[in-house]
Amino acid sequence: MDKYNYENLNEKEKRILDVAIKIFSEKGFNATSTNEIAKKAKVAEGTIFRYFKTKKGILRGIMIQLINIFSDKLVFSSIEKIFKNSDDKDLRIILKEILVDRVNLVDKIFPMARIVLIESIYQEEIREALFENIIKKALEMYGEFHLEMQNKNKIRKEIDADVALRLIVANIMIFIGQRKLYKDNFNLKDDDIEKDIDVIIDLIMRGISC
Amino acid sequence: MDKYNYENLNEKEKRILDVAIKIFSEKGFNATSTNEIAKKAKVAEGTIFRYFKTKKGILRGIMIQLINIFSDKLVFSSIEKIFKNSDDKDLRIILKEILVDRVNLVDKIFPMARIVLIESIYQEEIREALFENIIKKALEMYGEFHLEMQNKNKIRKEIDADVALRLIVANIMIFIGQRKLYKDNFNLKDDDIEKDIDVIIDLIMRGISC
DNA sequence: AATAAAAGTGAGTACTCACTCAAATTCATA
DNA sequence: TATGAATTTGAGTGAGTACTCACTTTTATT
Repeated sequence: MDKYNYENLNEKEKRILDVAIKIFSEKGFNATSTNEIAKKAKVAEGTIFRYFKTKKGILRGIMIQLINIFSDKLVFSSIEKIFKNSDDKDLRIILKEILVDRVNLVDKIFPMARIVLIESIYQEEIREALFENIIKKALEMYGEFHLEMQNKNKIRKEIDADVALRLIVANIMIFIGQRKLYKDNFNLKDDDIEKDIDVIIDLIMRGISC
Repeated sequence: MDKYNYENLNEKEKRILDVAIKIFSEKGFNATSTNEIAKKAKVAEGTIFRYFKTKKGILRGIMIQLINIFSDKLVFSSIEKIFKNSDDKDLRIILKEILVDRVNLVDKIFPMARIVLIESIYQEEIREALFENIIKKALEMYGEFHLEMQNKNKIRKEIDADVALRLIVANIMIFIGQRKLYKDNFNLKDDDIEKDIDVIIDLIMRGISC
């Protein structure tokens, strides 16, 4: 498994992946040619197929990176830390920490996430991997926290964990999507983000808290 | 403008559009060949290019149909009716009517909406059309209702219309997306829909109502 | 029935695509 | 430094692409 870690990839493999992530997310998987990836990554087209047997193999490589990010240090552990230290914090503050953390993160991994989300619509293999390795884990992890919060009478007993998580995820996703795609139309400014997050938290909180 | 109405299209044009909607939504725009569309629609490939000058023209045709649906009778007018008759109804009931209406509708137009949403990510032209003709109109229409409801002290004064609409749309979208893509994983049954909608309404209501 | 216009066809065109492979280059080891 | 192995290269390949156009068929008009 370790060899799938970004750090353990060699120079050219990294470059191919990075360039592929950029172009796939900008133009879409099918609209991107391996020739373009090769040129932008400054490798021969053959080199791509040495490392990733097929074009779909590049997509698989991106998926693996995304799963690694979500599995490892960056995501779940930071959230776990927030959860674990949450004994006496207000639920509102915990949520804010997670959201700020999550927004920064998703913003960083937005290109990868976009590719995987869209291709998961068309490709069973990607959809399956997304569900098994990211959604399922998120549900398990959040489930624990949810239960804990319910026992502390901070979240309503009648709200299911998956419903609550869906509410949170939906809000984060549309929030980010709106900022990425319709920044100009809604004339959103970057320094409104904090305020915007507060509004989202407020809506979520009213929805799920006691 | 009338000639863009689905009813006014001729037999073959309809068939091409219908088939294109089906295949585009299943495999994606770029993964679909005009040859396949021609075969499934039982027309010659040349016929496609007679009606839609380019492949992108087919996409444009789909966009126009979607805009028509959203502009005309089916969508806004049904919602308008709900709004107009809403004088003494509970906000909760109004929302439910809209959501049931909306879910049925989105379910019906899901393939078109999926194509347009995804291509709007990559193509400025589609994104612009989506914003100008659907999002903007939805905002205007909802804005009126929102204000009315605020004046009747049914929606909190500090909630902006676009934030509320975003909350509603996000919830509908993830709700439908989940059912379409992860039906089996979450073992969701069709007869749970009503109950599920009630939960969503409850969350939204707690978020925005006084 | 004759004629013209409109609609429809599908083989052909120029081009792009993912992928291959023989040869060139780089690297490791003695 | 010589030798063999591993890596990298990019021209080449065949399948497939969006789109065209000379032609045929259908429809409307007289």
